Amino acid sequence: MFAALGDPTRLALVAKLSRGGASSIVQLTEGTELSRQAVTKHLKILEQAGIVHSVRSGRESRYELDPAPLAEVKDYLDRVSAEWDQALMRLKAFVEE
Amino acid sequence: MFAALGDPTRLALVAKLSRGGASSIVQLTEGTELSRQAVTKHLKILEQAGIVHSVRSGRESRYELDPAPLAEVKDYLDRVSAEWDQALMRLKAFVEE
DNA sequence: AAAAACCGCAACCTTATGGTTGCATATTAT
DNA sequence: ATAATATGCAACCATAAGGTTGCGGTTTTT
Repeated sequence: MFAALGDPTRLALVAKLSRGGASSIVQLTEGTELSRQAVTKHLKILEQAGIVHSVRSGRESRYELDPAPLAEVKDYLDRVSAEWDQALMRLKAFVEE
Repeated sequence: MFAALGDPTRLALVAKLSRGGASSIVQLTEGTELSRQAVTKHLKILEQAGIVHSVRSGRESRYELDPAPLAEVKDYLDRVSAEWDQALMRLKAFVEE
């Protein structure tokens, strides 16, 4: 998940999809400096990570966002920062003891 | 940010720091299959991303978590999913029109 | 004073990653 | 029917990423 979003191009693709809704590969390639195939590869990676899925519609395949995994990431970060707070509390208690 | 957390080793380091609190490099290396230098490299990357910072204490340097950037990531994901919801709404309105 | 523990630096190696190019295939428009 | 559009597949390339090893320096410990 983090790895999938770790690439700037892929993060930009997610941002573009979040704004523009479902889009074809050529549409997603417009604006970037990359070739169509490069974008395709990134889309495959995002798809494998479950962040995005494609629907074939005639000669074009449209990709659209799948926001559920993003929520999972948020939950994970919530747990991590909660644990960190607890660790700080324990440290505080230990020092004051 | 995402790139920094995209590596499984680094994600594990963050998790360990969130539970155990500040730790030295050797402590963070224990449990992993990696060399001390490998862990050091990962810590440098996390430090550059602002996720972690080090404090030298005698002969050891202790690393501790910096949860603020994690909150930023959560905010970013919030914005992305909000935009996606709006895109869906617009699509719905367009179809029903 | 020696020995041990903890760390930093630098060179080096291997492989995944991001990217391009060329060609083939399936739809849509003229 | 033909041309144009949109994509898929595969080979190939360059570089960055992850990792190890060796060595030297500084605190602690004994």
